[in-house]
Amino acid sequence: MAEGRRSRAVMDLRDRVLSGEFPAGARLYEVQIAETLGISRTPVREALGQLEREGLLERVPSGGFAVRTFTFDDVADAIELRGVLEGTAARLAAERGAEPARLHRIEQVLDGLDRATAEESYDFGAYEALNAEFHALLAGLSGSEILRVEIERAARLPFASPSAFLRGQQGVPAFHRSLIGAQAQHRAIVEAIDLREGTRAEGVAREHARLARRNLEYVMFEDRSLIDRVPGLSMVVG
Amino acid sequence: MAEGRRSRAVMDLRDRVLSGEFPAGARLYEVQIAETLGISRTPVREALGQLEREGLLERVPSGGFAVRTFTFDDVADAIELRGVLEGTAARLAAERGAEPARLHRIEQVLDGLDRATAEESYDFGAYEALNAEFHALLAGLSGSEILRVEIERAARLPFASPSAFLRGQQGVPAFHRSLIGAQAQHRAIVEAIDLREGTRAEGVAREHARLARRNLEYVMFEDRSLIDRVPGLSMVVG
DNA sequence: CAGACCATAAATGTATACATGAAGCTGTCA
DNA sequence: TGACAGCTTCATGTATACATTTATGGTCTG
Repeated sequence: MAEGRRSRAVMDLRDRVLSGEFPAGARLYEVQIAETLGISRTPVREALGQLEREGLLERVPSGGFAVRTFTFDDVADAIELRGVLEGTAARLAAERGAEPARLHRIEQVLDGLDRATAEESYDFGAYEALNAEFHALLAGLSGSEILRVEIERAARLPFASPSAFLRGQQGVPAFHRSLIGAQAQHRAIVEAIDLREGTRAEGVAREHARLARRNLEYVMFEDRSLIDRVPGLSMVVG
Repeated sequence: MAEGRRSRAVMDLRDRVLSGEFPAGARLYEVQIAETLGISRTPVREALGQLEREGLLERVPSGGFAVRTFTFDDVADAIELRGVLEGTAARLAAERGAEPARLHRIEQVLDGLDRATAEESYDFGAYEALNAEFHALLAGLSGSEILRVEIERAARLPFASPSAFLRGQQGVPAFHRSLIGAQAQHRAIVEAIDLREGTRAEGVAREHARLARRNLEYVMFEDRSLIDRVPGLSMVVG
């Protein structure tokens, strides 16, 4: 039994909250959850605290936990925040210099992304995985563990993560074209870091996050049927 | 019945960790703490989890919690991070426009800071309180709750907070002069926001945080006797 | 009929008992 | 003497029992 009941409760509850099984603002009852999972209240309580830390739940003043609710503006700000943090990672990597090994790895990922987006061999699944890896590598490129963890934190709000809207947009016509643009930004960020152009790296990384905001607007205002495909958007009211 | 045993345990443990009573890296034993506080392990456990969220403790892989350790670079990066976030708050306030009531309040605080730093009526205690209020107001000036909370989080690492090094430097000769410079930056930030000069506001706010970095360097490398006066510096190794 | 108060039920907060697993020690054997 | 096995100890993980608080619903009163 590798992981303990606590971790399993965390994973289970996280999935259920993100899937929308618990509506936004709904209170979570320890006893009910404990019975469902067949464990005692103690690890459930710990799991609820963990999910609060992740930003998915909030403490109710009178006691207990409830599913957190977000407005459209909250989501937009969370995306902006990620852009600012990734921009800082890019700038610091440029200013301080990134380790060659790390730069080499992220350039390999760039090549992989090129192949995944090429017309003749378009592979959405590969793109999704490589995109996540690119952003993870970028977060650590400056060597600052403090910053890396903070970016990870900011991207843990599911709708703020770099991969949040990929799945939702998979079928949209203009989507493949937007991937080409995104990939151009990826390359520009790494090139700027390589050339020690900190301001450029920061600016492009910020702008890159704006793609997510545009996708958010599309999903929320143009084609709401896609909402269910973006994890965590069930927590957005309005 | 004020706050429940959990909150009291949090406050007590936070103080003791920051005071250096538990050395960096030291493990915290639930039973021992519970006995000291005269409560059971359950609220102690919750308190430890809370302090992990605040970044003061970390989970030990084999189980339990230990006092987190930071390097000098970690502290410098945490300060840089706060500067980036406060810079973003200033920029967004400028770009989006700040509520007049909020702007008015922060300008009143600016006037108070002027009085507190004036030669004839220098009042360190007042400066400390007003400085904290200035930074709290700045964090909320853009109206983004997401950002405000994130700044609060970043400033919860005690050595990264805007007031961290004030007390430590209280007796240093050049200190009063540096306060004058800091106050000039405060005014420049608010002026830039008022004039909707987002880039300027962001830049000055970032530079403002660099004062903390300079103070950190002074305390760590010039006069280490001051270390004990800055809360949380006991967690820094080296 | 509105409002306040009490009773009751249910959920969380806290304490304690039990289970599990990790770390250290001791004794023995190579 | 060194190393390893097994045991012992102790700390945490988990379960359960108890206490306290909160929400609710119904009734009584003005």
